[in-house]
Amino acid sequence: MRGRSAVMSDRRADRLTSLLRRRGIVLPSFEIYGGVSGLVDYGPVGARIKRKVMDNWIDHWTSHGDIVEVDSPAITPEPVLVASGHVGEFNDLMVECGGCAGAFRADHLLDRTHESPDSLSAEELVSLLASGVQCPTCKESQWSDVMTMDLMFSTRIGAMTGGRKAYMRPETAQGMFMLYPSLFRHFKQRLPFGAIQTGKGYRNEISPRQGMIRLREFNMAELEYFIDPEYPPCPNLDEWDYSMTLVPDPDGEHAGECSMVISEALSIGVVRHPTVAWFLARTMDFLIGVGIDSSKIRFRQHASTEMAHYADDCWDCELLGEHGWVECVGIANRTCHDLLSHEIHSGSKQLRAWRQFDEPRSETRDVLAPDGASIGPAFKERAAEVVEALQGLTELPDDTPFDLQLADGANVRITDEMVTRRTEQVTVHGEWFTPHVIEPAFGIDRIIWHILDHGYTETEKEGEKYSIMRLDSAVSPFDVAVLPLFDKDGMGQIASKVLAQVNSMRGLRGEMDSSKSIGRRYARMDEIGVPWAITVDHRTVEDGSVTVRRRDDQKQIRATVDDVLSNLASGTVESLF
RNA sequence: GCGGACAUGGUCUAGUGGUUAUGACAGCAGGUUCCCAACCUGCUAACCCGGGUUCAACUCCCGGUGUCCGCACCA
Repeated sequence: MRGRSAVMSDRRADRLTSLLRRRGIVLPSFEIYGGVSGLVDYGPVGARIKRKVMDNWIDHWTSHGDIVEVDSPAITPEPVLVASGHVGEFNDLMVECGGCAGAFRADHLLDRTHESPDSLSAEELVSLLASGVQCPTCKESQWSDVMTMDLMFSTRIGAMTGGRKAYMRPETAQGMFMLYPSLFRHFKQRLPFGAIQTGKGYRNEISPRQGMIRLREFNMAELEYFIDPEYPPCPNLDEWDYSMTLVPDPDGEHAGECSMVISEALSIGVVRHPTVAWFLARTMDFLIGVGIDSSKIRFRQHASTEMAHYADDCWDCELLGEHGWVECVGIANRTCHDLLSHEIHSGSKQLRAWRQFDEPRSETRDVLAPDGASIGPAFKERAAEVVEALQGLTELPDDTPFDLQLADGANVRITDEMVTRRTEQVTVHGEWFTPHVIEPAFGIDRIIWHILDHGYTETEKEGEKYSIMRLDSAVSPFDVAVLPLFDKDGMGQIASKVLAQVNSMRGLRGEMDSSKSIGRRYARMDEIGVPWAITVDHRTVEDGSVTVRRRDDQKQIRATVDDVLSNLASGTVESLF
């Protein structure tokens, strides 16, 4: 009978995409102006799902106790992204082939002929290419000049000419590094601690494809966990007793997919870092909690060759869906790279942590104690700089006189009467160091796609195609549908009252539908993933009982409104069946 | 970014140099039914954008945008 035409497409991905549009879950943006590739809208239903995924994510991490949420701007001044390595990193040098007009990354073309082509300058690339490198497509060898492909959206801060160059952030992480000093104070100057941030990130992709998988503006959720590398925190991993699918470094000794509990993976060295191991497990928890099919989750360790510029050990969490295995979470040990780089570029001394020694250490060291009476008159206004340079010497010269280099590079001559050589006894209670950071970075849009993909179920009902979105109640757009069997005999009014009760309960949202036949309304709710439907019928008018329908098997039970509501509030509706 | 294909209501689609532009599903109103997309009647609703050719363009041509496929790219 009803040939639902979206269902007639021979590709499941197309039918799913159709449903997402039709039901206001995810749609192309700016469509009445022709649309923009790589930008999507979450519609009235999708925005609810996204909100719940985000809330789940925030709860998941902040419940831990030493992780707090922060929020920083998307507009980021250029120097921040120079320090982080993004300016340049996201400016890949491209060349075009004069034969076939194909575009290529210049360094990739030289992979075979040069050991580290990504370190070459533009000029070097051009001359090496000109020495006879062939186009992989057409075998010609007529290369254009190299040009940069700017993968960040650039802007300026300030409306008038001038102003500071800035970019839309390609990740939220840098905002958290900027807040490190504040976090350090908040946590009473004691590691470990972490900060999370959710928000938009921006990358001007060359050619976004695959719908929600590669977006130009995307929702990220990132965690920066700051640790003392000498005392990496590691909660008891025995708590996680389920196996995880791991794909270790293909160049390492554990190459090849395997499945094991996380504590074993750490003890045999598949996972190298205890804190990273813990994050792998916690990431798994989160994904399962929002309804990702655990058999479609795997963790893939980056080969040393594909490791990002900052990473020491890096795992991708990949999810299996209509687009194959897709990287949805990256868990990287970024070591001290970011904080150290910001310290160097900004000159800030606030990006460190204090490591108290268990026992104070007594150290003896030779110093050249400056004699102010000689240095002052000799160097006048520069005397202070000279004293500082003397105190900063790590290796003392054997003899006087000697040349001393000041901070600005100037040299001064230090003579015997200016300094006294002596041995000092000092007690050291601890030391400053740059914390390491472990970063789990979640691509929320990709995760939502997989939640929808894994939940989308095509079944048959009385010989007809029937689709159900089996969303976990943690992420369903509405917690319950309230349906008057008929909008008469007071059923409509009772339903409105029940809905108001639902909506007045913290964290719960219901949706009422009184349009068309009851079966059709159940079908609509099934398609957007509402797990429960309360139906107000004739008996409700008499005794206040309602029926509760379970989405996943269409089973129904009867209970009092109060029972249903209290079970909804406590997430125990299942117990009624 | 390159090459190819495609672009018609919310969704899936038929079709034409001059049409009142198909049909299905969804949606709305009424009737009917009285717990799973039922049925009946009626209704709403579309030719991606910009140029060109032509008396006349949704239709042909060019450009753009978007989608899909292949190549490249994917920090």
